[in-house]
Amino acid sequence: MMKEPNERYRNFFHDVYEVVRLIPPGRVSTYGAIAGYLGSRQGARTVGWAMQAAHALSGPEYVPCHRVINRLGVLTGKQFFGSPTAMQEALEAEGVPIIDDQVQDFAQRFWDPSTELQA
DNA sequence: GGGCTGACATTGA
DNA sequence: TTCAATGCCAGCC
Repeated sequence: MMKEPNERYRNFFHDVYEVVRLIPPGRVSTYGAIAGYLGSRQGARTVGWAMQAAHALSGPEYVPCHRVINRLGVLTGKQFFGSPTAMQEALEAEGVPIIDDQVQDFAQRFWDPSTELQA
């Protein structure tokens, strides 16, 4: 189609980065939470794709994609990091205990933008 | 230009 | 209750 880039779809991708960057250390969020915050509950899949793109970013554009996991608290995207344990160690370094690629006390560590940002 | 895939989630049967 | 199908947006073939 090559239609003119609507602000909407550009905003979605960009907003994902903004929200993920707002995730405080020691906390984790989910694809669905971010997608829902952006207005698309089932758009979680796109959020995961955004993470993949965010993985390539660095410096000021860096996005802590290791803090974004699925709603089950499982590090599904750990394989996309340099090492299969890089994501786990990154979270543990922030004080998030992980056992068997699973975040412990996930409900307690969960960071919901719709709630924390009160938006 | 059109269609398939993908770090998920929700809904329907 | 569990399994299967659908939806989302962007990138790649």
